[in-house]
Amino acid sequence: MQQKQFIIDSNEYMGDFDLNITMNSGQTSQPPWVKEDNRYCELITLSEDKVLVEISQEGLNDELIVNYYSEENLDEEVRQKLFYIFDLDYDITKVYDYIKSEDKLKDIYNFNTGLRLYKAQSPFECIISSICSANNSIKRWTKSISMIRKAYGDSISVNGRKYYQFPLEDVFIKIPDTEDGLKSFGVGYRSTHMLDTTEMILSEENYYEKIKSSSYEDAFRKMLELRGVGSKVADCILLYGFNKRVAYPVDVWINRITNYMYFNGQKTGNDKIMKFGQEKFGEYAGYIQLYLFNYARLSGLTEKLKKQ
DNA sequence: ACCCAGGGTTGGC
DNA sequence: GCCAACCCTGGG
Repeated sequence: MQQKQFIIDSNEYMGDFDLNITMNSGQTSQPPWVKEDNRYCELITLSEDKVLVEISQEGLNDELIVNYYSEENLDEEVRQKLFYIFDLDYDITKVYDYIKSEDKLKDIYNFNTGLRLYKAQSPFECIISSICSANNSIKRWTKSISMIRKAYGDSISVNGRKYYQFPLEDVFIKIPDTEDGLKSFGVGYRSTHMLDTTEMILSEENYYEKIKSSSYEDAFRKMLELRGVGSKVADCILLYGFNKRVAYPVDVWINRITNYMYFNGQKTGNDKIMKFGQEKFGEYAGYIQLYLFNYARLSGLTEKLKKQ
């Protein structure tokens, strides 16, 4: 297998990008890529090939060094996929401008420099991952998804190391819903939701295409039909799996933070917070949600809100 | 050894 | 609409 390399320079995208911050920001579309030395490695599916891709970046806006292993030249396809996954084809300076114009958000940019959406390369993994993240801890969630990949996913060996993908629908559906089956990966009661949802997806023709071409509102309603998918998980899937930027996933933290900043701390239901975020922030809602959460973690606001 | 929370969802009232 | 129950691992 031949190793090929190309560079993505910061002048090829608008705004900032920091790979390390983005990869480790706890976005649950899929686990962070496997880290080896200073490189992040992941199997990527292109239209006709499965390719191991390794990327590294020294720091903010430094050049992105991309290695991949293939007999043919796939520079363009790999580049496009990476631009999609790390949202580099989006002009994020629009988000910066909005944040600067909004009094209450002025501070948050400094805590999020270079952070981008980390989108899922596969809608199916995103859906199952997101269901698995519900009422779970990031640590346990990461472990579960990685174990499922290793046990049931396709793999490729490069330089004596094996890399795994998340299993496809038809493989996943066959995992038994038992203690030594799906539950052995520590997903608990979520196993049934994950399998039921897979069955629903398989039973409908062109499921993903339909979601992709639907409006946000229609797609949201369809998400709620899936087992284990409530409004928070639905918005996560739409944002990270289907690139619908108006989604504003509301978990306990986004609820507390939004309350604190915009509702004077008075108790407000998740659905109301979600609608508020979408109407107030529009196309930027997904990013604001990501930035607010990260800001709260880094600034100490999380600790402050915990006590209330 | 016990207790508790974890980036929610579900089903019952 | 509100509220308990859901599973179970990691951390006090």
